[in-house]
Amino acid sequence: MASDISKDEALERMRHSTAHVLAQAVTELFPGTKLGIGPAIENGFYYDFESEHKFTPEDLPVIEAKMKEIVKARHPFVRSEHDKGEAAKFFLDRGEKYKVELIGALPDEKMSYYENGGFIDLCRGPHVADTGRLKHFRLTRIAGAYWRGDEKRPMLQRVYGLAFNTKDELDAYLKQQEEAAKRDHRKIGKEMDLFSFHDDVGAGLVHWHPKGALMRVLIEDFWRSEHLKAGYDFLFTPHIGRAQLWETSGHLGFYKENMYSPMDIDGMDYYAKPMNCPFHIQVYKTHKRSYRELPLRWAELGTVYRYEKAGVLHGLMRVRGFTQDDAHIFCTPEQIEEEIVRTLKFNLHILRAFGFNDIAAYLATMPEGAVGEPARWAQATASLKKALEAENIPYSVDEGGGAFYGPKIDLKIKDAIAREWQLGTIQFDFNMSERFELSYVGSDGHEHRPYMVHRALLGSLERFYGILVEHYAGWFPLWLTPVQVKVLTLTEGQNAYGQEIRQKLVDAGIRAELDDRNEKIGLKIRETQLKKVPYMLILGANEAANGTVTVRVKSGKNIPDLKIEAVIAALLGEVKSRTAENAYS
RNA sequence: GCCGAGGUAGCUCAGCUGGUAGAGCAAUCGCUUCGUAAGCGAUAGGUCGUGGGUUCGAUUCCCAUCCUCGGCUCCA
Repeated sequence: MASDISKDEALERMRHSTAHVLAQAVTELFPGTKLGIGPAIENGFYYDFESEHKFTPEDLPVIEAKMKEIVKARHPFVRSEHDKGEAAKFFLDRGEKYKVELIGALPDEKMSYYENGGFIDLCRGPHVADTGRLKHFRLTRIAGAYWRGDEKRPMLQRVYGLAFNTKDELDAYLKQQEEAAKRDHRKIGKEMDLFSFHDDVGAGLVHWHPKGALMRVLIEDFWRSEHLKAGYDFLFTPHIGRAQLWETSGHLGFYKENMYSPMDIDGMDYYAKPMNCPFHIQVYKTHKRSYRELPLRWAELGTVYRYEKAGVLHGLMRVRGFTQDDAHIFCTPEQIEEEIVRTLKFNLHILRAFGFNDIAAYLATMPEGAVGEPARWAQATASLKKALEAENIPYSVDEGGGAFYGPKIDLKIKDAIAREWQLGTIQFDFNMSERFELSYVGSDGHEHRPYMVHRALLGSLERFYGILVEHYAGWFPLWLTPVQVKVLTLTEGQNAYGQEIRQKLVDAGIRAELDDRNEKIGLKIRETQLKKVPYMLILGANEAANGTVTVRVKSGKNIPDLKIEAVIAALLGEVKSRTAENAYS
C-alpha cells in the first residue's frame, strides 16, 4: 500500500471500498436495486439502497457471504473518467436516478467511476487495489434513512457494517458494544429497580422508584448546597402559563412544534412550559432593578414538558417531561466576563464531583439572522472564549452554529467507556431580554439592558442520571449509591446481632439493610451483588461471639475481624470524600 | 413524524401454517439452620398491549391505536 497516506486515510479507504463490495453483493443478489450513497463512517460503512426487496436481518448473513465471495475473487478497483453529460446518461440508462441527481449536484466537469468485478459505481475514490484486501468486516443492521437526510425525500434502506484493519480491532469494538449494552441504563434501571415508564401514563414520562428517587434527592441536595455556596438564589415557578406569556417570549412563534396543545382555563389558553426563562423574567420584572443588585443568579430545578417526536424517545436520555437544573444570570456588561468564568468554573466543579473528569467544550458563535446587537454578540462570545481558555478546557468552535438568540458553550464529558455526552450549557439570551424589555438602572441614572445568561450544569436530571448509571454501570460512588451496606446473617442465630449492627450503621447515617431471611449465605451474597450493593457485612457465629464483622466487597474479597465502629468511620470517610475509590477494596 | 422489528406470568423468553397458553427465575407456603454468586418441594399467577373486524372458533389472519427497540430527521 502507498506509504504517502496516513493510517486514517487508509482505514477510510478500506471502509469505503467495503461499502462498494456491499453494493456489489446486494445488486447481484437483488437485481433492480437502486443505489444511493455508500460512505465510510466511524467504525465502518453503510450503503443506501432502494429496492423492491425489503431487507430483513436474515438477509445480512446471505449478503455477507456474497461479499466474502467477492473478496475471494480479488477484483481490482478500476478508475475511469467520463464527461458529466455522458455520466448522467450512463446512470440514467441504468435507472440510477439517485446517482443522476448526485451528478447534477456535483460542480466538477469530469466524473469518475470505480469498477470492481463488473460492478460500476459513481465515486470519487480512492479505493484499495482490489477486493482481496478487505477482510475484517461484518454487517450489523438495517435501517431506514432519508435520501440526503431530508425527511421530505424518499426513505431508502440502509445497510450498516463494521470494518477494521485487523480481527483484533473488530473484536475489540464488538466487545465495547457488549460492554455498552451491559451498562444500558434501561437494563440496569430495571435490575436495580430505579425507574420506569408506563403505557397508561404515556411515552417519555418518567417514574422514579424509591431507590432512584433517593439518588435524585442526593443529587439535588448536593446541587442545592453547592449553589448556595456559589452565590445563587432559588426560585420556584409554575408549570403552566398563559398564551400571552409565550407570545411575548416568542415561543409560540419559534418553538411551537415542541409545545403541547394548550388547555382551556376560564376561556383562556394555558401552555405547559417548555422552558423556565419567561417565569424567571417575571420575577426579575417585579420591581425596577438597580446595577447595585446585579448580578442576580437564580436557579431552579425546573420541570419542563416538550413534545418530542415519538421515534426519538430513548430511556431517560430523551424524554417528554424532564427537570432542568436551570439558572438565569442577569448582569451588567462590566460583570459579564467574571460571571462567565465563575459559571464555567462552577460547572466543571459540579461535573468533577460526580466523577466526570474528561471534559471538553463546543463554542457556537453568531449565525445568520441572529437577534441582538453585533457588539453584544462579540463581547459575549469573547467572554465565553476567555473563560474556556482560562480554565484550559479543550474546545472546538462551531462558527455560526449558535442559536439565533445568543452564543453558547456546550460542555461534553467522556464516560467510563469513552463515549461522549453533552451535559452542561452556558448560553446568552439576547432574545428574551429584548422581548421582555429587561432593564436596570445604571450608576449613570439611565436604564440599560442587562445581559441574560441561561445555564444548565447537568442538562436535565433525567438524562444526567441515565449517563451516571451508564458511566458507573450501576456501581455508584458510595455517597450516591442507594443501599450502601447490606448486613447478611449466616443463620437465624445471628439475627439479633444483625439488627444491632444495622442499627449502628443507620444511627451513623449509613444507608444499611439487613437480610435476616432463612436462606443460605451464598444466595444472599448473590442477590446483594446483583443489586450492586458495594459493601456486605457477613455475620456468622464467629463474628457474633467476637463482636466483629466481616466486610465483603464486590471483588469477592473478605476483610475479617473488623469492629463495626472502624467500618463506620471508614465508610463515612468514603462518603464524605465523594470518591469512587472504595475504602475497602 | 418516517423506515424496520417487536409487545405472551413481576422478570427473561418459548409457543410451525387459527382449535382460548408454557419454561426458568421471582412471589407465596412448607421443609432445611447452612460460611462466600442460585438447598429441596408444593402452590398460586396471564381477558397473549388495547379496540374493532374476518371466522363455528383468533395469542395466531386483517384494520386501527398505544407502547418498546434499532436507525433517519431533530435535541437537554
